[in-house]
Amino acid sequence: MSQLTIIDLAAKLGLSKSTVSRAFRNSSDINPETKARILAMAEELGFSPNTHASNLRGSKSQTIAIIIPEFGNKFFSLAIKGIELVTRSKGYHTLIYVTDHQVQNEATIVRSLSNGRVDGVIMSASGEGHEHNHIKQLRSKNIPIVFFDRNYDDINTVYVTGNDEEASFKATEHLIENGCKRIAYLVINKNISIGKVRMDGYAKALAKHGLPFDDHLVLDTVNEAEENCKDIRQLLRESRPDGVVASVERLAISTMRVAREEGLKIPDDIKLIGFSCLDITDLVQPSLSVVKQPAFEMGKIAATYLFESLAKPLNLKEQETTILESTLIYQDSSKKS
Amino acid sequence: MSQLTIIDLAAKLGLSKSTVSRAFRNSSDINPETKARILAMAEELGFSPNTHASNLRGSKSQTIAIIIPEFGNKFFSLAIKGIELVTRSKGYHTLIYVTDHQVQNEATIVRSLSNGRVDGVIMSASGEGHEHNHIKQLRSKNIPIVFFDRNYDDINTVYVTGNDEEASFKATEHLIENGCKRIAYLVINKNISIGKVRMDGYAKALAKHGLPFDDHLVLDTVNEAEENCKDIRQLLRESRPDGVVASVERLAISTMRVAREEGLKIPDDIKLIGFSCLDITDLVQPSLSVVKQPAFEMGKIAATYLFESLAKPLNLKEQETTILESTLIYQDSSKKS
DNA sequence: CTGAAAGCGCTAACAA
DNA sequence: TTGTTAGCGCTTTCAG
Repeated sequence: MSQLTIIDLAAKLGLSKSTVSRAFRNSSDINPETKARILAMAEELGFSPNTHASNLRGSKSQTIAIIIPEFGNKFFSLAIKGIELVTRSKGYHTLIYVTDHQVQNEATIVRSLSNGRVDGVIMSASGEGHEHNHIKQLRSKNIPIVFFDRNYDDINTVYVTGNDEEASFKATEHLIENGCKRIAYLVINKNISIGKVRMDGYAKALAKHGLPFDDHLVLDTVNEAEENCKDIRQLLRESRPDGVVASVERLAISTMRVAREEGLKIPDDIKLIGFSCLDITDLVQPSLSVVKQPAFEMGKIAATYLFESLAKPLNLKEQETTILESTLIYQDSSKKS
Repeated sequence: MSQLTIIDLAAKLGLSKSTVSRAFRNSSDINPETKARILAMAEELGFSPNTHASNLRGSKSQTIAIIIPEFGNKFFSLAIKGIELVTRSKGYHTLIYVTDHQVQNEATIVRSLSNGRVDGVIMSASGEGHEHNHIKQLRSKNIPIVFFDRNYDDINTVYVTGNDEEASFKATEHLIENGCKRIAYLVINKNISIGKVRMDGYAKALAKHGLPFDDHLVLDTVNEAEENCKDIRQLLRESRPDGVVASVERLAISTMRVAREEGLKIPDDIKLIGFSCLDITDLVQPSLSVVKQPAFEMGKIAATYLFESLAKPLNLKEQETTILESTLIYQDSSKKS
């Protein structure tokens, strides 16, 4: 008796399967006593209605998907945590997918979702590119999508993100105010969403303070520690920046390591500030100045949007961006000596 | 035309739905040309077969679930990353659930999976207790379960974990060798799985070196930073340990913070070693000695086990424990002064 | 309030 | 190689 069905239950109770079915939908006309009897029996036998059958019948899945480029940093952990919290509180299920920053993977994943598997998608985009057919197809199936942190700017989306340009501007300005003249900007991909926006903030701060924007001080590197350390080392040696704005956590960490190896003292020889959601920036040496995004909040809000649009189909094709304030935490790594 | 079906496709192509269906199963007898024609049309229309219908028909879901107690530390992030990698490579989907360390939540979640939603489960147990009916019920449905890191020791399970007792023994011994006489053990719950095992290692090291096991030096605290800092502060003040073994990452971090606040120098006044998968222990001040579990590997191996048992139903009710070596990294926080 | 029956979209015998 | 057909387990009109 591996798989019970409502028919088995009905038989045991001398009822019809429709009555049993009703007991599991909160709704409908059913005698409370009958319902109680059914649920008691179900409990005893450890029965619950087959998901696929109800999903097929009702054409909904009670499931959403999260698609993210990577799993490596605290930001995404916190965002997922926020999303999962909301999803679970709604009685929904959460699928998780990692693209490893490959748009190709993203497309494959998205395509595997368009056949009823999920009711909605929350994602952080994995590339630039202009081949967003997979997104469009999802939409054509009326599956709502909410983006967070990284989006495709050639597509109108509901998008929840940080005030990245402003935060980046302030971070850069902070370095300038602390005496930096040659500030480097480190990024994984300066053409995508956040990489670009954060660079804009950086550039504007330079401009405001009459500092030149120097291409040699912009390092567009890869998302892999060993490789980006090599790039950073080269940057430090050849371009001799006296300040660094790291657009993602990993690059801030790598910069600390490389500076140490190169015998450069932070903040005396070079000052550092980076985007990061790490909660132990006060314990590193020197304590690290950061732009801290409200990652957990961001996840919760993105999920809340999605559920709103699931409840009463909004027009999720409209561009609608929600911007959350990041916190700037200035610590020793960027202090004037 | 929101939802296409194989019947629509069949009609457009002048074929029958079974032929179309065959085109989507890798198998079966079908003319390659016909297949190509079908797939081309499907591609064009963005069609793929309805998941619920095939799952219902085939009574399998191509989906597994991960259930973990929390999302807060690097260990679980890495483990999930490992699991997701394997799952995706198998073309499976990954559901993720967080229990917040509540067995009650775990039971609810597990129960929601027993109706076909998943083909298998990978979990890290959320409690002690002896009410594991939810686990038994899952088994009675022939859904294989693999545990990692934390299991229920009154239930026979396939279990992938670190060599925690040995690692904890070594970590404790290391503190002793560096001169500690009053070593505290910090734990979230000394009665569960890893909390217990790691304490055993601690106790054995004390015994081997003729140090007394003192209850006042064992701090059983909670999984919340503010609260456990309070407890640690009290411990440091009242019991005056000269060494600390932290059984989880969060407690090691909290200890660093509290020691700093209390004006205690690490390692001069108090030495510290903790279980942690953080990759920046070399950057904190002082650099933190850690027991580093192979979390990513653990996730991959747990997933691999699950897929093996999915492929050819093993007897997953047998106790079978796989133990992975942790790495002990001795840094400044535990150095002899 | 409960039962009968149709059918959600697909797969897999079996038949052609 | 392709088509026909009978369900997978459930929900939901529609009758009673």
